[in-house]
Amino acid sequence: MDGPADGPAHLSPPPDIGARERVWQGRWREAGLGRAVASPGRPKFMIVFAYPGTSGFMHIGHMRGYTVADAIARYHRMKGEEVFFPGGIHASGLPAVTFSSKVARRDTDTVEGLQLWGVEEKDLSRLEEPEAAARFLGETYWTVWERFGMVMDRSAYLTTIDPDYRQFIRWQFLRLQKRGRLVQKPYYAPFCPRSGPVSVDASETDLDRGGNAEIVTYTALAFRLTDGRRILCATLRPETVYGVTNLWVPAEGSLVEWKHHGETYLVSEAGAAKLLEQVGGETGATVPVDSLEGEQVVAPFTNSQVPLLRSALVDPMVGTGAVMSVPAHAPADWVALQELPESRKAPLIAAAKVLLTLPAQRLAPSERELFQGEGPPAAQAVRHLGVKGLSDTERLQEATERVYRAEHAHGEMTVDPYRGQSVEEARARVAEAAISHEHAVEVREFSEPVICRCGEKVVIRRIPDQWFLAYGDRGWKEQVRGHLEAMRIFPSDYGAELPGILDWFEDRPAVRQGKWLGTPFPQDPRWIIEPIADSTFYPAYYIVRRFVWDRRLKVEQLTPAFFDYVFTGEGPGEPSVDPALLEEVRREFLYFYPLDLNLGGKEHKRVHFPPFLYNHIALLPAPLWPKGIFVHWWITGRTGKISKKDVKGGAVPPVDRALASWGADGLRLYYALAATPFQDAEWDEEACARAAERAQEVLKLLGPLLDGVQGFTGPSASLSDHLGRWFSSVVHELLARVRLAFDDNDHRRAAEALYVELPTLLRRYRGRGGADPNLLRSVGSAWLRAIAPITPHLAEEAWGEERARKVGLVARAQFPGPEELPTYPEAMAREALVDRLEEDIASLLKAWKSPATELRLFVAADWKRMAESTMRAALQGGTSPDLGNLMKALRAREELKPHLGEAPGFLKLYDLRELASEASTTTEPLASEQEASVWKAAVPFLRERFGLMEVQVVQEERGKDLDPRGRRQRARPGRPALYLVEPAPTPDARPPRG
RNA sequence: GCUGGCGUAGCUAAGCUUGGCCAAAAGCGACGGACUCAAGAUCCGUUCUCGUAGGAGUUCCCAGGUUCAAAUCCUGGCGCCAGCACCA
Repeated sequence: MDGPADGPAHLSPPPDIGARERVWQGRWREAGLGRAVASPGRPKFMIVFAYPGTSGFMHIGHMRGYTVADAIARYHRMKGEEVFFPGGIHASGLPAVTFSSKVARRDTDTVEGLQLWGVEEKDLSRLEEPEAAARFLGETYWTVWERFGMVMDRSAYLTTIDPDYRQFIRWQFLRLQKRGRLVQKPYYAPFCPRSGPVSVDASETDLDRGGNAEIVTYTALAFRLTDGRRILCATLRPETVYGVTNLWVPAEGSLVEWKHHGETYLVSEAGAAKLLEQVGGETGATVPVDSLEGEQVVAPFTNSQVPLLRSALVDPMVGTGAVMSVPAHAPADWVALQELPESRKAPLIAAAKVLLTLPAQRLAPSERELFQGEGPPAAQAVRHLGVKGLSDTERLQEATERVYRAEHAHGEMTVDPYRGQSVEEARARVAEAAISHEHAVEVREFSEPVICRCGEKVVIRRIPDQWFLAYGDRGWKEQVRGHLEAMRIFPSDYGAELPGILDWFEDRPAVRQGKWLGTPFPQDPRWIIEPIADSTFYPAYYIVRRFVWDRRLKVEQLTPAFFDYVFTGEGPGEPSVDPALLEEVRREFLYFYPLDLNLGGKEHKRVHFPPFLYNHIALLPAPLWPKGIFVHWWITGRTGKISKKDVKGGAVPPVDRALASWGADGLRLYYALAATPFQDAEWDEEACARAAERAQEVLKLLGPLLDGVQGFTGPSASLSDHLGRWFSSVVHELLARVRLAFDDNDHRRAAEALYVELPTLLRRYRGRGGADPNLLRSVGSAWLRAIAPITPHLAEEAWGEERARKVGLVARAQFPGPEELPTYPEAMAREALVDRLEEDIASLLKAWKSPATELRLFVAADWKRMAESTMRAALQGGTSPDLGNLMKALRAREELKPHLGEAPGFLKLYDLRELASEASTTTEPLASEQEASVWKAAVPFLRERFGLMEVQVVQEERGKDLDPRGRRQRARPGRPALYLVEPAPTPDARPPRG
């Protein structure tokens, strides 16, 4: 299973397909196809895709979205628009750092991957440097894009770590600050006490473990001891303070004093450490827990007095090392109470107060049974799940989770002052009130331990002056929301989803102090701009980048004054730039902007696209705001996202083998046909191979059609034969559909028409004897150009090198439209009649057991045509579609008098309701001679199609002797009655076949 | 948990926005036939069940509902997938 040799020789891509494709790629490059030229007066189209991060090597799953972009760009180019399709690399952030560190430790997969790209052992050390690694990977991406036939503007290629790009980013942030879009406020960030700021993410670049940890925020409520000191109890459910029966502290060990704002609190040692990092203050004396035995504390809000008890339930490492006990709603507390001596237990159980109701009808059926029977919710859950005791951790945890979830989602408070509110609301209000009245502090904690590469435990530290992009700003948000309606968003579902996503958007940290690649923050160079934040407005920079590539602009000239002028027209511009050049840059920007389409994978729905809109809207005037977004889904592996393992394990072929086996066009066609772009498609090697075969088949069919074609379009002669008229008409109609599909970026629909339907139609035309060379040339020429966006190499290959030299590349030709082939409505109508007859005969034969030999078609009598017209007219005039009324209409016509006896039977052949609904849309029936000529012309086809020896066409009136079973009464205008003649009985011989 | 998506014949996958022409496109597979010494390819046909007359029955995850009419709309359920913030 590993080579083209397995396939059928003449349909597999030829063994040198990659080489042939590279020839055409070279021709496109030489022809400067990708280089956009600002051409005032000419329509333009600017398209970008969310540039990839530099995390590793490309696989065939990535290429789906990119080739969609290329096909869109090619289509617009062929429509005569000036297409600007740049591409770049997002080198900022951690991925390149991770990659280079893998090189540094000579990670096997990474080194093998590099070897495939021709990197030798001795050059590896160079790639241990993150920036070099990023640039190298960027070049591999560009190469892969080219190998897939993508034509982009190389002069705009950039990486986000280039010095000129950094100038652009600096300007952007200065500008955003000037416009009040940057705000400073506290933030809580992962921090290693030894190594400094670290990043907690799944790739674990900085970490030894804990990459999936999340930051959980507890509210630590303060309970007052009689001596005035306070105990901090961390909780995720502050609203349950209204049901506290007691406090729990660890069974042994000690607490420490933590002093803050003149108050003294008792917390565990680990809790104090967190508070020092996140809040400040200082620690004081150590307090052994046994010294607290028998103490009473006063709860905030309720001022009720509750005892302080020790329990093994409390883990001093979690939260603040003390918790409040709410037995009615916390299964662990309920169970802990059961394990106390009876004298203590009874009053506490009596005090357990139910704070909320759980309406059964709102609970999922599976949860309903959990909350049945006696006692508070925690007790019900403990009983139903059979929790044995505190040591039964598994069941206890399940009980806890299910109670918390149900109460959070569906609980309604029954205590004042929150009576009637949802638990969710009450929780937020209690937390807010507690903080503002100094009844509580917030404590943040990782959901699992996070260990730095250096071995130290990562903590959460408060950063008092973090910079944020003010995406929560109401006015800004409304501008973004308002602009959505003016955009084309693919798929439209995403357009509908965006307002909700914007609601959820809040201020977003824009800078970080970490060891990653990026641009230093101009306002304070100790900070580095965050990687999402540096890639929001970049499409605009591609335009400027071309001048840097051409060495007409120097990095030092890219000052804030320069960008202010180029992007906004404000200020005098940069004095060191020649005014004419400055004008030219400005003009190019105004020519190519606004951006027509930005493509990105589905993960960008909440990550890239919203900030992309926010920043454009903040930085540019409304006419330059983006016009379109296209979100695509991915090719996945069997188990989800394609991973390195899939490629290594052979589940997904590496890019080079895929290209060698199926060619870029085979893959491009596969992507287009596999599914709509708005859905994941599981990689299917067989389907891909079939798509590649289909591409070759199209080449085989297309080539001969082009014999003798000199220019891309020729005069399309008018056609006299019925078959040719039909074929021309269906191709006309198909091209119209293809055009619409491309305008909607619906490449699947376009590909089905062009690579599946059109070959079938062509075969049918030929199979019925069609061979008009002019018509075939016109069809071939249109077909050639129509397939060029999706399978560009194939189109060029069919066109050939010689014609490419003389006439030009297909990639530059005019995209075909329906007007290139004449359409003949009556030919289509005739064909539709034959189609329906074909269906009727097929369904008849289905029930026909013995082999059919002869078929008679009875063409409806002329009076039936008149009757049908009369009925239509009556129905259109408002007559109700019932037998009686229609008969009345028929009786009114003198000419029908002789046939009134047969009329009711005739009417019963119709679905009258249906006839009424179509009365206005369908055409009048043909005269019987005309209809008969249609059937006569179809006879050879019908004989062939159904293997009939003889097909006779007979007028109903003259068919009496040929119709022993009286079938001919069934004849309707346009739908002849059918009579299958039973073969003569030949008991011992099989009936002869035609 | 939140947000979004998905569940269609043996498989892949259209259709669902705008209910009816839907036993439901297309491709694959399977089966039959033509061609061939033969295989492959190609071409033609069949592919839910029943039916010697163009028909009937039962279907689009499940259960209800709306409607003259539901794959399509509504409600509920079950199952699967993705993203969830400073990370590209």
